[in-house]
Amino acid sequence: MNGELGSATARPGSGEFERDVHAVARLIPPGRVTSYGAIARYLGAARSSRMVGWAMNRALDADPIDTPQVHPVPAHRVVNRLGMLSGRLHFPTPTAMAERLMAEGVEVRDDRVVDFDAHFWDPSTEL
DNA sequence: AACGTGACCCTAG
DNA sequence: ACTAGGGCCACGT
Repeated sequence: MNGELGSATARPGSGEFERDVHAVARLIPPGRVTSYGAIARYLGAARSSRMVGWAMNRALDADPIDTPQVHPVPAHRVVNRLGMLSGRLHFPTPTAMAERLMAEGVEVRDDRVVDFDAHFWDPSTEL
């Protein structure tokens, strides 16, 4: 048995960057949205926007059991720089992302945030 | 262990 | 205006 406490969970994906991404994502106010690039820039890794996407993916995959209530990572509030819901297919259903946004008052049409600029929340500016 | 693939973004032709 | 390619780095095969 891997008597080791934490080391057993020496999980490869929980790097600092990923945690920081989750932390920032949690700060996105309901009804607002931001982009992968904006988060990456805020964290000083402007060219790692792709990794932000992976971090979001991970957030959804995370075991609800492994992490009791430490989950409020609003992945639905992160879209690409054009306001398109490029990650929708990773949600339980293809429409879940749009539905969650709509529930917060963010209008979505054709998998795209309507009036993106008005809803855009830039951590570098707002934080 | 190298290779391809991604919830991206920017620059250049 | 449109297409192509580079950079980034974690993951699955």
